[in-house]
Parts: sequence; C-alpha cells; structure tokens
Amino acid sequence: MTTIMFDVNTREIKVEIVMRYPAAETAEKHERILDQAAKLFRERGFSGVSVSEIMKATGLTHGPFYNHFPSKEALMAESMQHTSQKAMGKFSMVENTANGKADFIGSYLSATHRDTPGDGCLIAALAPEISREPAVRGPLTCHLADFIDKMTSQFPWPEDKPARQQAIQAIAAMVGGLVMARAVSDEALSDEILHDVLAGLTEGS
Amino acid sequence: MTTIMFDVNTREIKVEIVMRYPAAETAEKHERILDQAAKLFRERGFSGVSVSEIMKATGLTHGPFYNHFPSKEALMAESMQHTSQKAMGKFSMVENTANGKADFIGSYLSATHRDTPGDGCLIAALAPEISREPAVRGPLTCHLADFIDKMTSQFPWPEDKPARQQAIQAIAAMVGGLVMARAVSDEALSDEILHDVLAGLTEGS
DNA sequence: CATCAAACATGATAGTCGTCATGTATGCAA
DNA sequence: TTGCATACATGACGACTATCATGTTTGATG
Repeated sequence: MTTIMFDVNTREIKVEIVMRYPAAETAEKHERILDQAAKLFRERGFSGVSVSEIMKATGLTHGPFYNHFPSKEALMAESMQHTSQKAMGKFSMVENTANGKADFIGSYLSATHRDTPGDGCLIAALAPEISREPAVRGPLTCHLADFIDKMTSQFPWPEDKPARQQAIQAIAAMVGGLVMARAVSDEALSDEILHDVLAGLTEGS
Repeated sequence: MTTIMFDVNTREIKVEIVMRYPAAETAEKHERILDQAAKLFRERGFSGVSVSEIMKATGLTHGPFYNHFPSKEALMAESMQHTSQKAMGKFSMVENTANGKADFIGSYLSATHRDTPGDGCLIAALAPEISREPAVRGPLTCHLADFIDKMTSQFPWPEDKPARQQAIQAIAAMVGGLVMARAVSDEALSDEILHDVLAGLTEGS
C-alpha cells in the first residue's frame, strides 16, 4: 500500500511516483482523469466508483492508471485538491455586495445544485466519507479553511458579531441544508428545506 | 436482487421473507443485528461494513443472516427505521424549555458527539450515502420529518417567524456543523466550528 | 533516422463481498 | 415422544476491484 502525505504548509501531496517528462498531452490526460474522478466521486461516493470506471470515463482503459497515480487513495486526495482550487478560482469572480452574497447562497441552496452533485460542493457530497479517509482529510481541511476565509472576506456581514463566526454559521446551514435536501425522497419537504434555510440566511439583505 | 418497499403511510418496510414463529430469543437476536448494524454503519458507512462483520459483532457467523433479512439493503432500511424510533423515544424526555433546547443543541454540537458517530445522529453520519441508496431514502425521510416536528413543537421559538421554519434552519446548521467538524483534520478548526455554530443557535436564550 | 523512456492496452492475481447451498441442531406442535 | 419448520455453522460460487505484469506503441531527443 502507498502512504500519501499532505503538507499543510505547502499544500502539496507528496507521493512516490513522480510524472517525469510530462508532455502537454499527458498533462491534459492527467487533468481529465482528475476531473472525471471528482465528478464521479461526488455523484456516487469514493467507494461507489471503481478505478476502471474513471479511466473509461476519461477514454482510456484501466491499465495506464498507475502511470498517473500511485493508488486510488492518491487520486482521491489529488482530485479533491484540484477541484478545490478550481472552485476557489470561480469564487473570486463573485461580487462583494449584499446581492452577490444572496446570489451565491441562493445558487448553493438551489434545486439545480441539489440535483447535480457531480458538479457541486465537495463538502456536501463527500464529507462523511472523508471523515473516514485519512488521505483526504488534509485537502478537505484546506478547502474548508479557504472557503471560510473567502466567505468571511468576500461578503458584507453585520458588524455586531465577528464576520468569521457568521461565515461559519452560514456555511454550516448551507451544507446541512443541501445534504438534507438531497437525502430526502419527498420533493415538497426537500424544497421546503432549501427555501427555509435560504430565507434564514438572506433575511437581513 | 430483492426489492424493498417502504410504505410512507404505515411506515412499514415490506419484504419477501417474513419471520414466522418469532421466538423471544430469535427476536432478540434480530434486534441485536439491527443495533450492531446501525452502530457500524454510522461509524464506517454502508459500504464500509460487510454483512459478516455485522454478524460477527452480533456473535454469530455470516450464515444465518438471510434467515433474518432478505438482503443487506433491507437491513440498511430496517436498521435505519429501528434506530430512528429509538432516537425519537429519547427525544420525548427532553424538557420543553429554553434550557432544554440549549442543552439538546449543545450536546448535538459537542466534541463527544463528534467523536462517537456510531452512537450519534443518523443524518450527519449517513446522509450523502442515503441519497444514493433508494431503499433507505424512505426511512430517512420519515426520520427527518419526525425530527423537524419534534424540534418545532418541543422547544420554544421566537414568535416573529414560523416555528417550523426556525426548526429547519436550526437542524440544517446542526447537521452541517457536525458534518464539517468531523471531516476536518485540524482540531482547532473543528472545535471552532462546533463553538461558532452553537453560539449562533443559542444566542437568544 | 535511431533510441529509449513514457504511456498505452490486454491480461492476470489476490482479496473481498453479497448471496446461496447444504447439513446439523433446536424448540414448538401434535 | 415424534415431526417439522426454523435458526445455526461451514463452505462455496460468482462478481467485482485494486493492483501488478507484460508486451506494444509513441513521441521527444540526439
């Protein structure tokens, strides 16, 4: 088995196998694997997706997987980090206004986000499984830390309480609301959850 | 494969195999399986626990499992419902006061609850996996509906907004806070999440 | 053009897991 | 006490999966 180290300072995943001579095309395939993995993992969970399935979705057979990653665990960690960076990049384009905040939270707590987990929040889709996967907890921790920082600084918050605390409270409600709305089989209840949580988070604006 | 039907009205799980002649000892073993399964599922997820492991934890071998349940899927559904009923029973003993409410939310968002998922909230431990398991969504939906009802009626809420809406908002924040506190590998951040979410939910009292 | 490490495909291996088959033991019914 | 359905243990089967082995292709380098 391969041990995966995640350095919290440099935020690099250290593994044994290194990609030497990364030609452009190879790097692109590497990223396609990361993207497909992130999508499938969020749709079906880490254990619900096999390595060959990911490779097939990338247009390859299962063989060359180990030319790109030392193990499935390493892919889980790297795809986590890769997707986190992409998500944080998009975050910077949200405008720093009360409207921007309401728009962002509104789209997080939307039926669309609920119904397309493969393209959505990493935390809501995978958090419990991540709790049990040591290799992925590091990247998730950095992702959530970044998310909290962005939410704190990117949006206006009432000044009677610390902004960071309010951001954490908002994220908790968002994640919990989305997770519950997805788990429930009664569509009316699911919609009610999304609506009520959103109302609670945007009432001031 | 076996199809499992969950009747939302009667809240009964209908399966092919019926336990005839349920002697007292057999019924007790049946319940022991349900309890061990619920504990292990919450600790490691549905797919992280094998049937034989559950039977071993119950003190049996894997053989007689299919004398008790038609499939692993059916066990998942039945253990879900069984644990939900036990949890709701305990809920009735919480006192209907502001203190009772703060105590309940405080124990939900405690380090103890975070560190012992096997004995804790079904939703926080299993929700994303449940979203992908049709057989378990029914029981989970009833569980959450009951939880919302109890939270709405059992505790005092400010009267400027609908009690049910406030209860849903509180549950979302509780579930999200617990899920994130468990996923994060930085203990200080984990504690901060628990503390901040709790502060947001009990500030009025 | 020749070379060589890499990425590729096919195939194999070992382990796990859900489920079933078979035989034995046990406790209620007559 | 006898008979029979049920719960039990052991063991087997088939499917799936992560990982590795082997041979082939390919593309950059000299």
